[in-house]
Amino acid sequence: MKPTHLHLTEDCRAVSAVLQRVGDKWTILVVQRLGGGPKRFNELRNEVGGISQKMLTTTLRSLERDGFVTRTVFPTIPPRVDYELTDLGRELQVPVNALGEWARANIGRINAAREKFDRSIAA
Amino acid sequence: MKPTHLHLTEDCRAVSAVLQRVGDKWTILVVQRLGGGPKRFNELRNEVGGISQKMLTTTLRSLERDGFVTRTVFPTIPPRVDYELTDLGRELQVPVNALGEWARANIGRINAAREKFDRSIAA
DNA sequence: CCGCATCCAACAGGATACTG
DNA sequence: CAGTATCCTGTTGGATGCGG
Repeated sequence: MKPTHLHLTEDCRAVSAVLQRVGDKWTILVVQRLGGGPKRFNELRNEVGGISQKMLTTTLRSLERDGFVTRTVFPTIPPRVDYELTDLGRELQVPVNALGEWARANIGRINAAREKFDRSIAA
Repeated sequence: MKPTHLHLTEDCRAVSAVLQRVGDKWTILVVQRLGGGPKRFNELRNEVGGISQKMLTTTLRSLERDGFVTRTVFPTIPPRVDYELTDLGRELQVPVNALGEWARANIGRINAAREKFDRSIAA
């Protein structure tokens, strides 16, 4: 048995899978907006901005399937649908926010590296 | 000025961008393998497993461009190229590993939610 | 050994039109 | 209002062959 602080390939695939899951174009933006409490479909649509109806539907369905959000339909006319983070969804925000914090703190270093790299390519 | 613990849309785009960056198919697997020290191209290729030559090249180039890895060419015959994490790359591992730890701990809950969702769809 | 170039299949995601 | 259905595009990524 290996020491438990070393998580090797078996686990690493799961990590990669989750990162790909939350790494798609809209997931994080939607989850972040839902952090402030339940929201309706078009409310999300407006707040996220730039997302198509199709992609918001798709993103929310995936989040629901993975147990990150709940979908509540109010059978009124016109219909009203609320989306809300589950416990699992709120717990996901913790490590995601940590990564976000790191991104905020280091985006300058990344951009500097890119510019340097691109300049050395042009030469 | 908003309180600093609330990072709103401006920042959230950057977060999303970084997540998409590390959320591609191979990046995390490659970075994880490089965590153990410098590695040669085919060494990485074998250890990661299942990655095509093209994608390993592409992934490594992107990592290099973003300042996460260095590329060192030894002008021998046959040629030898070492890839190694930079400080930035090693720092990136911290929040990524935290997310990985979360993924490991919660993959069961996610899978359970998926099965439940899929069963309720079939009905 | 390392990597580039090319071709190609699969998929993500946007635009638009229609429905309860 | 909250979707579904269809079409169309760009991108991702695998397979293969060549080159230094």
